[in-house]
Amino acid sequence: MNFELDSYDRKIIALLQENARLSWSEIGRQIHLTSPAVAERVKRLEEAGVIMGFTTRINLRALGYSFEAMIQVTVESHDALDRWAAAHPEVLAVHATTGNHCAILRLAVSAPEHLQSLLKSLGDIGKTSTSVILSSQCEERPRLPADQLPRR
Amino acid sequence: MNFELDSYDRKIIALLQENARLSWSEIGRQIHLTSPAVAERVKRLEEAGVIMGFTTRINLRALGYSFEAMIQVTVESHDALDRWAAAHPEVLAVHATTGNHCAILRLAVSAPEHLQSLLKSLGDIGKTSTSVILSSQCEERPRLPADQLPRR
DNA sequence: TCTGAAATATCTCCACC
DNA sequence: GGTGGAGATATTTCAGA
Repeated sequence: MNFELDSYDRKIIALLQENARLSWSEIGRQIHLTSPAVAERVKRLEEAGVIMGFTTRINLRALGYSFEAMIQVTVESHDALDRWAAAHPEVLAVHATTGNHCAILRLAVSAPEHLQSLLKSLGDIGKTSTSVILSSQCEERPRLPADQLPRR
Repeated sequence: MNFELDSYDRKIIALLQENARLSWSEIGRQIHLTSPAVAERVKRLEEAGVIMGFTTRINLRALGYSFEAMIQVTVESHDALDRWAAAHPEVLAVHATTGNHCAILRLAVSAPEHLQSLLKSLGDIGKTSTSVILSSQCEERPRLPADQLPRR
């Protein structure tokens, strides 16, 4: 990633992380640029792969899920795990990792029985170790550039 | 969460998850509603807490981070952990969980030395067990309503 | 790369159903 | 809850610097 972000880019990114639906002209007003300038910068950031997309955060409970779980998995075949994950929309993320296990899955379930049936089917692929998520924080926090981290 | 989503709501949510910047009129064209109708539904979904916000997915590498790690933490004081997380923008998420550990942290680091210094400071609060994330999948996948999951 | 201006599209009310 | 229309905003495009 050899794309140098200037301070305008960083401000645009910060604003768009907070609200992806801000108009270019509103952003321009806040950072003192005209809307065509903002639009072109955003387009460049998208083309450079810095901005990967604009999404909507949805309340999983509103979709009928009641809680989330983290599952550490040890598998023989990563392909089998990938296929399992692709086939299950409950899977929110699959992280291949170093460590005793092979991967960490985060998934959303509608009920304990739902989790049980997922674990049963996942058990055919590998060994699992499950933690229920009680609460989550920081997920909505804007991502700072690494060179802008506060001094400690 | 006692909010019944009808099929229009679900289509709007699906479209907005893919691209949060679609215009109301473009959404209306695709689902056969007028733009004021779409705008009012989105407003209701936001007020009901179904739509929690519109965000931008940013490439962490473009911000100067080179990899992510998952850290299982066992702490005496959850408050101390929360303060630590709040003070460190590298923390992408804190999940309080059931299990042998107390919480699982996901964080972004710029270099191995960066991870090392974070672990050192986190070590003052509790015990840690760290896995480096090699690759991640499914994070960009749209969230389906639980009652719409494919039959298996 | 930005600005300014013109053409096009969208949003926001609001009356009505 | 929806539509359709009117006025205000926003986006897009492009010439010029």
